[in-house]
Amino acid sequence: MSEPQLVAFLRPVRAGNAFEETVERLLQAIKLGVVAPGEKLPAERELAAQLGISRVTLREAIRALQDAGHLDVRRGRYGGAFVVYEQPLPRHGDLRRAVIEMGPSELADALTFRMAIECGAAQVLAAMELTEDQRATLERRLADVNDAAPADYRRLDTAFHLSIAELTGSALLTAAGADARMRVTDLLNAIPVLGPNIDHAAAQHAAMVAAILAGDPEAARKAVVEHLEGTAALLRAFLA
Amino acid sequence: MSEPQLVAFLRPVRAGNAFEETVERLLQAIKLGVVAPGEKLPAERELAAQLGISRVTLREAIRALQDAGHLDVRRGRYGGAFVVYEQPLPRHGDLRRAVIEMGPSELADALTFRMAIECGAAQVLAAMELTEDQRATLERRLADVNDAAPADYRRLDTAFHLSIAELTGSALLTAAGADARMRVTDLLNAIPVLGPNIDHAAAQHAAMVAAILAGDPEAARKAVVEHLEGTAALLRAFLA
DNA sequence: GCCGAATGGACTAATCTCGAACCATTGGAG
DNA sequence: CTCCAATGGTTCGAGATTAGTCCATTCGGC
Repeated sequence: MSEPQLVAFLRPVRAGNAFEETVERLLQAIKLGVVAPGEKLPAERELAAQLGISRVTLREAIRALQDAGHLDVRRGRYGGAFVVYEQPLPRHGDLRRAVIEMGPSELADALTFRMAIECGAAQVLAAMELTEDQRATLERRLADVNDAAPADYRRLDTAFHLSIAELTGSALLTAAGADARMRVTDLLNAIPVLGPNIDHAAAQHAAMVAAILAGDPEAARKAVVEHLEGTAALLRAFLA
Repeated sequence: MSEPQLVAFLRPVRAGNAFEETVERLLQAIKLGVVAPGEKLPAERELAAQLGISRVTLREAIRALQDAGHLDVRRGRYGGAFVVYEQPLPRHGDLRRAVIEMGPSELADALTFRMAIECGAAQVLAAMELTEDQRATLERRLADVNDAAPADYRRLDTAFHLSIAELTGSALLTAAGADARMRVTDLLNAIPVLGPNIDHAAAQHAAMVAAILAGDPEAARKAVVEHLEGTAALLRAFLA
């Protein structure tokens, strides 16, 4: 028996160069609406510290996003890097293009990863004893999605999903959840936000929350699987 | 409502400097027995490529491990960096020391993360249609752990757990599983490998495999939770 | 109207990291 | 015995990245 698992430990130590990684991170934060249009990123000095990079490198990344038209940088007090991103309406063919661009193996990987992370997080949370605050936060996020205007839907949907990992209190799990979400951003953004889809999602979201609040990990798992399988199946259809 | 999830996206882009990260990775590969004592690491040029770093940086890391006595580097054909690590027998107090050194918050984080990843992976795998090869691999790894000599136990236990993530076919999930395992290595290594513990673990491992092969995600989840909770409870006891 | 605080903008020297080329050692094949 | 291939050992210049410092702009408060 050889050691096929060597690769899992001797895998790349760093994702690439700091500049490109930073551009990608900020772009995801913008696309996902973590920093909403019109809002600004944290101040450069603070943001550089959070990202663990130098201010010089951060500024290069900001400059790139500025050139690409995603940021409007203003000097002076109350200045900053303001998000000007406008979520383009998905057009016919976008989804197919996004799927093809990603590649079949990478897509399957991302979907499997997301399923595992979100299932795991939901179950862990369902198995925990939750404080009143935690329960309120979860319900609040659910309500936010349900009340969302179409333009805010993706952002609040992201916030809801992430809350589950976040409420477990594990920074590692939260980071993994954010990572999983980032890997399917472009695909989700290419799916039109339609009424029937939203209704389905709302019911599934509600089932997830109910299971978690009831402390029922099995029901939580089923709800997550059902919710994510819909999206996954849709995307996988483009791989045939 | 502010954006508490900002931190999940604007988190550090890189873990630290390449040299230290590499040392840590190689050390984990050695401690976990991914490269068994007496075996050698891949050739420098190949390994550097796998780790995504330059040969110079890799050599610095190897040198550090050589100085620390974990590697024996030999030149010439059939030379290489040979592992000389010998797993020290856990002594009384090691565990307490390891737990205290890690810190309560980080420990809870690591345990939660591991639970979520392994639960998620097991369920995903249980929900998949497995080939005959995959089923055989899983059973083989289970048998390997059960037949393990005490000195090989941790290594084969690691291999078994990782196989579950690996068999899902998701590189991301496999990497996450390896990461989760690495974060509890020092803790697990501080726990003596005792007969009764091994018997418990063997039964739990068997239950996990049975559930996966039966295509029963719920049973898989329960089996994983039961298995990991034992360890987690033991470690958490040191936090009181 | 001036000042101070908060912000982006620019520069520098030091360090890290890389790719590539070349050297040194070893052991097997012929 | 000689040669060759596989391996570690060494060096160098280029580019990436950093920490630190100081400058420029803006706006609110005095």
